[in-house]
Amino acid sequence: MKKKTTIYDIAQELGVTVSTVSRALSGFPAISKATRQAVIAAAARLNYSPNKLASALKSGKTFIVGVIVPSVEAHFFATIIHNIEEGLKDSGYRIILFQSKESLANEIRGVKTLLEAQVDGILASMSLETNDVAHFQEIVAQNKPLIIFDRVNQEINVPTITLNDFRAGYMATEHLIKQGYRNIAFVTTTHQVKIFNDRLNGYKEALKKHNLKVNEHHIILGGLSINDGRFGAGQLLQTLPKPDAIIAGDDFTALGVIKELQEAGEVPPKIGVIGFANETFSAYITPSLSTIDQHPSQMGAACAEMFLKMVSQQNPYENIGNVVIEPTLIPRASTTKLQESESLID
Amino acid sequence: MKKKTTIYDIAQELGVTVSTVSRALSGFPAISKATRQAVIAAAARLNYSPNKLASALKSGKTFIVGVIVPSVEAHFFATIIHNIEEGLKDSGYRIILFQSKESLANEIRGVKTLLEAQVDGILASMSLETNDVAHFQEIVAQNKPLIIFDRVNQEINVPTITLNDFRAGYMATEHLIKQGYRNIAFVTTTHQVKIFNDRLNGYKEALKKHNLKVNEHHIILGGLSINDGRFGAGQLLQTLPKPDAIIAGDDFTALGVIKELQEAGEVPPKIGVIGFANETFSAYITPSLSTIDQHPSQMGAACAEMFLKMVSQQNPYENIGNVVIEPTLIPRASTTKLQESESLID
DNA sequence: TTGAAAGCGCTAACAT
DNA sequence: ATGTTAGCGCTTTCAA
Repeated sequence: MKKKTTIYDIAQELGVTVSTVSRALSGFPAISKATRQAVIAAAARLNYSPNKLASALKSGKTFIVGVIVPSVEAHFFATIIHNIEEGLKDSGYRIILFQSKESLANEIRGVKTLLEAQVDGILASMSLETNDVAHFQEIVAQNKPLIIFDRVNQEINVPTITLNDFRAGYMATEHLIKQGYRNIAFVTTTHQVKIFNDRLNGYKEALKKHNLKVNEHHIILGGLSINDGRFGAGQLLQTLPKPDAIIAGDDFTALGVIKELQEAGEVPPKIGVIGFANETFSAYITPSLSTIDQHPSQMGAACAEMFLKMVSQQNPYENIGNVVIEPTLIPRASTTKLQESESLID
Repeated sequence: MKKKTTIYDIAQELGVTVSTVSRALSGFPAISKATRQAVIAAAARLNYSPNKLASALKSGKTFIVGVIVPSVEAHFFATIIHNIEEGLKDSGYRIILFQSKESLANEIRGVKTLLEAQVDGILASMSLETNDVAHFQEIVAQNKPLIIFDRVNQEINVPTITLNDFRAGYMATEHLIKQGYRNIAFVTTTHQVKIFNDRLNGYKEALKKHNLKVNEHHIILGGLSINDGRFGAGQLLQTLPKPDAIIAGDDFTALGVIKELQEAGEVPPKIGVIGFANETFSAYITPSLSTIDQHPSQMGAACAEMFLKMVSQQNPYENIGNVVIEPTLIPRASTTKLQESESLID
């Protein structure tokens, strides 16, 4: 029970050599049917389990791909991960997950650990702290596929899969304007990750397009969390002119915003609130939360597909473009002001 | 750039042998300070990154532990995982995550994959489908540490870390009774995992203790999800006598219950609702959700500690007991009926 | 303190 | 269709 069965044990059992066993087990064609079956039977009998480490050491392929995300807890990332797994499993690839917890140091440690584990490639979404990409360049230097999704950075020249975040910001803002809101604030994050800037730019553009002024006091730059939402909303309630709608950087932040507004007696949709990411709970809270769907399942599937394309080429980075996914608006009760606004206009 | 640096390259560079390099790098004591520093400098210069695969193949230790959970998305499991990571990282262990997605087939595949990857041990929480534990026995047969946490099964004889789920069920029920609720229903899952039975037994025991009858029609056995909650609450609203409080198997299910009640005009705490697990959103929905805290951080820390104890022994299963963690009640608005109930009594 | 050498379990030329 | 053999990169005895 202590010693594990190896292909040597099977070979000995059957009076053949290890190469025969290896071939039989790996589906090599030029093997007699009888031998193959005997090997498979013996393997089962001896309770053989292959040592992928040895196989990987020899072949140089582990069939493991590393995935680095800020946190697995967000529905958005959980869905992406699930779809990456689905997209890769038929090709025999497995995933090993690493959470950066929004810390650059963790992210660096993650890349190092994954490379030492000899993964065949890495799919990553950056932490909010990431302002330097040297650790990612190491993956490229080893000529292994690296794909950055969602949270990308302009400085790194690898294939990316992103949402059209400018459009997402524009869409959220325009939706609020169409609902009759005029003083629209934005609670988002200060960090350097491109997507947050893009959304902010989309927001500004939509305001301009509709002849509304951008008020810098209505842009709160902090973190993204329930507490950051509470804090941001608290600040905005003291700002003049008081906003009549708030865009939150994600649904968790939006949840905090709503809570703060409720405690202040400004229950949405009196002040409109919209988030990003369509978390599991968003449809079920009260009021139900309007949000921008970022289509994480599409994003995960695109990651898997691109990875498979890259490993199939001898130069992974040849002829690989970027993928941009279009966001969708999900309007719900937290921004449904139309009736009221119309009656006001009457 | 194509070929990776190995300890052979470093050895050649310095005119020493690979054994010296290996010793210098691994902190072997009997090495001259000068040699060690030269090796470390050369390693840095040549951009050396160790191949853990080779090291693991030789030493038989990968320093990777496999963690199998139903889903990473629940705050409960995410917190456990985080605390396992924290508890193990100083000892050099890394985690590889596997999600069963509540499917037995996935769980079996997970164990197989992890064992083939030669993990040093496995920490697992069972899927709702798991009614057979043969796949777990294989880990024990290899004399590798296996720890089952939270979702355990009576048939398997390995160390466990669990919540006192009987107490949790009892506590939730007694809280509702004390708030003045008398017809308390339970929306939970039909599956064979022990903890759900324990909670149900705690519920029944609390009812008996307070001279309330157990009404089998008030026990809805389905799945655990927002939709299962909606469905369960819908059924209960048509049951006579109509329940005045509902215990939900987890906070997601409770969210569905609340939504259904709201649409039926029975907004909690008019009908009281309590969940399990204290999800991130639970404090922030309206009404805020009463719940049972299962102390996942304690549970994760206990997992890590137990694993380290097991690997430190030549027989991992010697002198290892079980850990039981006590739940805590978190009362919130969804069950705060006291004032109303008192005024009724007046 | 350092070197020489065997081998972890498997794969893949190269033979036959 | 099967056998022989040389490693993959590292650790670790044994020897010096």
